Amino acid sequence: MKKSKIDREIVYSLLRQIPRGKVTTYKILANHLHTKAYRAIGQILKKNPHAPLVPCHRVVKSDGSIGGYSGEMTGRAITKKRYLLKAEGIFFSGNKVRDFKEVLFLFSSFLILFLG
DNA sequence: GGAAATATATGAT
DNA sequence: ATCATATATTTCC
Repeated sequence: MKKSKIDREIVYSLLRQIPRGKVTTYKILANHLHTKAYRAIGQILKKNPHAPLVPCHRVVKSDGSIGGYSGEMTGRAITKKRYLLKAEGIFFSGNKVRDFKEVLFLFSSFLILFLG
């Protein structure tokens, strides 16, 4: 196995900080990791070593559309993702999050320094 | 170690 | 809004 270039721990740590009812995006995560590997974030989540400790369902695309879940871009997994978010008070109008910017969680600089 | 695959982003049309 | 291209990283073999 080749060496990991992204600090997965940080990804998971960041995700754990997201409170209920908030979401983040692959882009934001990648940015905080100082990388442009947006897609890689998804693959890391797909693997999801730390199971439900990390709320992977709170990660959506940068344009507010839902993205994927459990290795699927469409299908029952996505339905479940929408359901989970709905349970947290995040609703979807069409394929995009309603009030996207409002429910977007901003990571604090302190947190970033602490993790980095 | 190399090739294929990807839960994306961005720019052009 | 839609299509094509770019890019970095992961995972599988």
